[in-house]
Amino acid sequence: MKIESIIAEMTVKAVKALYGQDIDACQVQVQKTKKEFQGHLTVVVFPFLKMSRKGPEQTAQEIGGWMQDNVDAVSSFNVIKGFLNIVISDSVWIGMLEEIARDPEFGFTKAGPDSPLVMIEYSSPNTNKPLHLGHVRNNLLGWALANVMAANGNRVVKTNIVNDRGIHICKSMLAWLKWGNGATPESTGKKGDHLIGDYYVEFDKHFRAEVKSLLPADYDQLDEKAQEEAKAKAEKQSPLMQEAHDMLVKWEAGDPEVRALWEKMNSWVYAGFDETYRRLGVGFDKIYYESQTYLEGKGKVMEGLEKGLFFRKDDGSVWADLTENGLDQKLLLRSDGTSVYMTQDIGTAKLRFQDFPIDRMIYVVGNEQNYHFQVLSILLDRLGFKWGKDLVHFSYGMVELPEGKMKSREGTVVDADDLMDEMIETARQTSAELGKLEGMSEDEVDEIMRIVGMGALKYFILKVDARKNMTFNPKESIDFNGNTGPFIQYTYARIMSVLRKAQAEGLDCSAISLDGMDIAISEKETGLVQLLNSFPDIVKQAAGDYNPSVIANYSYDLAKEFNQFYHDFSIMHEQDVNLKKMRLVLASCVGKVLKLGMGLLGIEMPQRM
RNA sequence: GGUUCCGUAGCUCAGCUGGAUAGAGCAACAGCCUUCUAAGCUGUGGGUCUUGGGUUCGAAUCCCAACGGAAUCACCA
Repeated sequence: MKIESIIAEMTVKAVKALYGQDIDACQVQVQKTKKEFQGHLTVVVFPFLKMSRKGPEQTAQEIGGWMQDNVDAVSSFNVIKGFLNIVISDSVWIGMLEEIARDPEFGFTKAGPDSPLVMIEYSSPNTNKPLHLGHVRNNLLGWALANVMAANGNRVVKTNIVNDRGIHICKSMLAWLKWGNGATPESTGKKGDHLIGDYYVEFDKHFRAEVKSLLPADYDQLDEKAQEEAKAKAEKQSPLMQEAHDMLVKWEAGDPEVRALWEKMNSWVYAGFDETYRRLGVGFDKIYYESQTYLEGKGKVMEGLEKGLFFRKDDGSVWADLTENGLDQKLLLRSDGTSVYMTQDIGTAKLRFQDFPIDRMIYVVGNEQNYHFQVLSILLDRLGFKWGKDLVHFSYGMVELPEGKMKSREGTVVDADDLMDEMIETARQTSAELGKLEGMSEDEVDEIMRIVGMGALKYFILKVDARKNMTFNPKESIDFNGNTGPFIQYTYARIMSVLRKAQAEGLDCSAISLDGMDIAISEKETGLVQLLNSFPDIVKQAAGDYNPSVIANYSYDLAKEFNQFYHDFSIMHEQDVNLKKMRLVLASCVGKVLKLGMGLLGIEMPQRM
């Protein structure tokens, strides 16, 4: 039983014994004692004043006194205003540490065959350009969230819906045909996704020039509204755009030539994406392609139409009326019968439900689509998907530059591959300056730099609350000191170093038992055990709030706390053998929990750095 | 205009299921390596928690309003 619960229940008994009143344990507030006060746990006594009919100070004294006399775990107490600070006895902490040490997956709940099946959709790229920093945030969040759900006893299926068809793909294809001269990833030495991205940019360049040439001569004299109209007209007239549209029509008709080109170019992109995913350390259990799902939604919509859930307008278009939900009407099928974004998501949902008996669906998609998912939830619910109503839109904020949004036209988009290269390179430079690379083989250096560079990047992104927009300044490299991934990795590496030293002395940490050990331990040490002991709650909170950042912040707190301990106390030079053993176990538990926590975030830990 | 989200130190962020004197990191300054890795540790300065009301023993936290910022409200995806 948890120590907080014990104190809460004992408070109930104390109130009963002292004041003859019945209260419930959940009414008792037990919280961690603030740093500046003495004690481990604090009971807030304000709610009991009506029962004691005494002042807060006296009430706290009485409850504290009762506890000290009647509860073994309580060794002493002090009172400040209405706060009863309780000191828990050393033996409780030793016992707790022993328990933590024995559980290799401390804080995690295993999933069984009957556990809820949670599907998480994340990443979901377009196949016309390489991944950028926004995708990086999506991928890291999706991966971390999947780990967190799995650590809380859910069966998890990670999925990706690839947007592999549409006008944007045709633009790249067309530009490649016109100006590519048969370039391939092999002939250019370029990653396939970057190569295709270049032709997308190329299309845009030519297209804009064409539009400019089609604008009326007096364009600059027009007012804003007229300018917009003129521009829209020019864009419509553009032969390039018409060619792209023709290509899309051919694609939908299954034209063999267009399809062959499409498949060839997409395969280049996938090879590039796979490389990026591999370096990011993310993966999927099942990938869906929009080209295979986009027609599925139609059937579902027609089914809904027959059941009277939707309605048809005179022009033949199909709509959902959401006014009773406080929203507008929403288009589901165009008047020409083709599907829209929403229709496709319905189709994808249908396929997924055929493939898996999903209990809960989580979509990791940017907050610009909050409205879309609000509508999707209502529609899926109406269509009879049992998880539709409670679907989770894990809505995350944009990554912005100091000047504002990233814009591909202005070339300010931060490319995922470039960013990873830079991070690893910075890690290498930093390590070289600090003289950390001596005596390591080249392979070892490469591996550690990869772990540290990626750790810095991942932590930088995952430590902030996903809901919030975040700022990334490309001019300042991501830090390696302070509240960072490398700080935590460094703490871990130091712990590993100590454990290696112990091993060399014949002290195997996993073989040490603390049972029945009677030693006095410091506040710093009990504080660490207490912090370790809260890890399971943090893991639960991360899942309950869909918020991986609490894991990051906890890991930082734990590492910081350990570094202070490491600085103030010696482990290997401790003369008292029992104390030395206890500290070794403590260090190894901190290392374990740091590794587990960072592992949830997809951050690896180096044995040395 | 409707809806949703955000506003905490110069900067980047914690804290928000109501509790004690609002915390970290970066940046600045001052210290600590014959002792387990100094990517570390210690200290100094830095705040009308956007503003104004309300709820109560108690509000950065909950409610209302205003101000400021973001997203969205397409027969685009």
